[in-house]
Amino acid sequence: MIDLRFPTALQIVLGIQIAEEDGVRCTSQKLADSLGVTASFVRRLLVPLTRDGIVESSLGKRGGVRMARSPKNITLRDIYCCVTDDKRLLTARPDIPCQCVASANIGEFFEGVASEAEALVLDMLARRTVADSVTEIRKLEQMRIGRASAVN
Amino acid sequence: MIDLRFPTALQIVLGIQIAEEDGVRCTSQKLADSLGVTASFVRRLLVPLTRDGIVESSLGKRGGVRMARSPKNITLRDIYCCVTDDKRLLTARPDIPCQCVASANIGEFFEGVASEAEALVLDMLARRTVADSVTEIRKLEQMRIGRASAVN
DNA sequence: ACTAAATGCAAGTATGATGATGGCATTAAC
DNA sequence: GTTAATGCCATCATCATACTTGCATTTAGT
Repeated sequence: MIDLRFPTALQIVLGIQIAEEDGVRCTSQKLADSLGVTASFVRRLLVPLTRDGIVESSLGKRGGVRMARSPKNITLRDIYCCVTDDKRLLTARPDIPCQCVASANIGEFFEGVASEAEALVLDMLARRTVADSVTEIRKLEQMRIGRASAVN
Repeated sequence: MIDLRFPTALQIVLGIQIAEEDGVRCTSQKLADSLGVTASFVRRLLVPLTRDGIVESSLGKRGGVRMARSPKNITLRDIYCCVTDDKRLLTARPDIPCQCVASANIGEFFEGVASEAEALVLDMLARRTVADSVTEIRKLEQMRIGRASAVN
């Protein structure tokens, strides 16, 4: 099964930030609707995001979810690492019997390759902030509106 | 569940190349032993590798598996793409209801991020050939032997 | 011919992380 | 007190991956 935690968390954070900019109160129910899932599911992903100081929430009526710090200071790497725990992008086979030159050293070799791959992706994600991402989303929205009105 | 096809196929190919260099006949059973699985499982991964002209095999007694072309002309990217089909490294959520600015454009936005990540990893894998990898494995083997004898 | 040793392949089982829901106690505004 | 929100736990669902069993086929050697 493919891991959807990162894209889901990303949409949640971007949704919160956009709501904030638009002066709209954001709840887990609204986020859930925009994802097509239940509010409970959203709250589950909100747990690590809150723990890492990315978002924060208030209880009770008129409660909801807000950004916990500036979107300029949150990168996609922060979000990725926050919700995927220690899951590696590439994983070596566990429990390889050390019987030959290949099997005895493949683990160490593969670890090097996997680390390099992961570092490349994480660095790329670290170069994109939530603020940048929202800007890009809004740009895409403008183009979408442009395309839609061109049809008429 | 984590995808082990790439590390498994990698060990298979490196094992075949090492056997070839050492002048030893290689069979799916030997590869299976070095992986701790059945020969049938190895053969299953051999199917795409054969299809892509990376390895080739001969039937019957004294049959076995060989490299189909020079290890200098096979990159880790070739192996990765061969065995992982069209699986993406990062995947967007499917079926997002387009209800707001975020949900309507997140798909396109995420696709850009995912493509960039995948391109980075594939380019890195393309820079490593099977020949290079075997050299590195043998270097690790020397270090391993060095460490082992230093203990005595 | 016969046997041994190999591949090719189809069918099926297992598993476990991920995906997702429901329910309920708690909190806070009005 | 009612309403509307979060926090969190227990649970179910599913599905891609992991792997085995089993057997037909092919080929080499005697």
